[in-house]
Amino acid sequence: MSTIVSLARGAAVATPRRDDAPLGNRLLTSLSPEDFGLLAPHLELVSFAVGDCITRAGDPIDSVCFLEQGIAGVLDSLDDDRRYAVGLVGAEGFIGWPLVMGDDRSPYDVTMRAERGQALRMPAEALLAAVDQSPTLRLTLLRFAHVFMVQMGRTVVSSLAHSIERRMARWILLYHDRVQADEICMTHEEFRLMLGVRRSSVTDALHRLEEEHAIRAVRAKVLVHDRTKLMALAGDTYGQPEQDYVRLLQMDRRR
Amino acid sequence: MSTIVSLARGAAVATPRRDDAPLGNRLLTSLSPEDFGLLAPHLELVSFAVGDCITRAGDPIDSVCFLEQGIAGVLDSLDDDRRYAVGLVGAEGFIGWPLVMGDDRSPYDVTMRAERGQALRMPAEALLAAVDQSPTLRLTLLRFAHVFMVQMGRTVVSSLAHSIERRMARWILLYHDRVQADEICMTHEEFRLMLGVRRSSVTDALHRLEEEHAIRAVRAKVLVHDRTKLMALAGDTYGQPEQDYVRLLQMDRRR
DNA sequence: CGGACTTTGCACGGTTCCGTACAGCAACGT
DNA sequence: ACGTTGCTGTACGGAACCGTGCAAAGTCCG
Repeated sequence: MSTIVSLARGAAVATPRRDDAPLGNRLLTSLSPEDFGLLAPHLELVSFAVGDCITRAGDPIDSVCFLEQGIAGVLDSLDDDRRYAVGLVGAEGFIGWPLVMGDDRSPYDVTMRAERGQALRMPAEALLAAVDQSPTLRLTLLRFAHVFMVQMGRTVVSSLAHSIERRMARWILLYHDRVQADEICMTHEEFRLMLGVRRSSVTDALHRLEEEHAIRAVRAKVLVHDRTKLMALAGDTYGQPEQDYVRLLQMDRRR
Repeated sequence: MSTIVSLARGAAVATPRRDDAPLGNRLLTSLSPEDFGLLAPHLELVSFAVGDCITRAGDPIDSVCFLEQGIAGVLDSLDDDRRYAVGLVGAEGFIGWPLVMGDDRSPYDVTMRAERGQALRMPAEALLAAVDQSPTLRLTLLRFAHVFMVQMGRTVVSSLAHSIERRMARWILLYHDRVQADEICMTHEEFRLMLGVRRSSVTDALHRLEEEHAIRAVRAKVLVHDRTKLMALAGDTYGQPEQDYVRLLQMDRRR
């Protein structure tokens, strides 16, 4: 943390990646040594603070980020100030997938939603070159994009069919999956943005989840207490993309 | 319609495509002669009736469909009976994009939403083989998938931020873009499914749109009257994916 | 023409969620 | 200690929307 200073707009100062550093990103660890070798020379470690912008909607994508720590919120915005979360990405994926799908611009704002966010970053051209060289690398990256797309679909269904309480249960699960501990650092205000509701609705919904002993809410934090109960509440808007991820990327689930 | 009989479950009887037949699918027409040549030998003409299932959620994708006429609704379903529309695909795209993204199963139900639907169908293996041979073909198909993903993102935002009336304006526009006439054949019940609301809410919203002279609603039909007014209502949940489509697939908009 | 069926219009009370406002409480710097 | 700031709890009336049920109108078919 001494030499890695994070700046505004997510233009974090980067350090070269040390070859012996352990990998936290599950896409990278799932790659064959050959495929990883295509990427490794270009990877550099960057760090982000809460709220840092990783990509901005409409901007050209000049680099991609494989998250190692932290969670990125993928936000779509209306012309007014309001922004809504359409998905979450953590160490199970990467940021910049439109590149692999033939677009050089990001349709979304992507911002860091956790403290001490870290990612391995590489230039867009290097990624495209690597993808052109290795069909298996391309496949892995595309599969992640596909799973993310499925997640977005469930977000649509969830927001159409479910109450705030149920939708909140789902987001907590999505968050929980991507975080190391049972402790989720998020204020009601941040929940409000994700769910697209009023702040006090968040308060109420959290209380109801607390009454059912699914979580424990303390200041600026949510402690996950009963994952099973959360899953029951979220219903089948949670689970499908997660199963697809395991099936397509041949990995074990973290928990 | 004499020899092409549509069956239940979308297993329409197919006829070989005649080489001199004009193409209606905008993805196919945008392909280079070489790329189209990779697909042409495998294309066969199939037709669908309203409600025919083109792909079913969870099933293996054994063929892809380039729509020539009609509109397909992409539906995500909860375990109960309720299904919600996450997007629409017409002659500007194709059905079966998860294949190109490395999944051989469809996460969605896709059903024909217009009468006299027609598509050029080809086997999944043939498509995958063609895509492996031609990077430009792959790029075109991926770009469509990407634009569809952007459309889904806007669906999330629209359902979070907008009233039924505004969301309806958006769906009418999406439908209108993909249909040849200003006449949209759809009952309130079908709207209900797309929007995830109660049937009489559809009635009310249509009345409001009618009062503003944006549309004219008659039995089982909506006549688009003032597209500009619809776009004003839909706000910026309409337009972005459409612009992206033009930008990425280098085509003129139909209207 | 008459009956069956589909589609649409409308009304009722009830619930969820909104916008807004304000007060209590925790964290923090000085 | 004190004020400042950020986070949370709570309350109020109002709007949007729901589930339901039923009647009217259009369409189809014999």
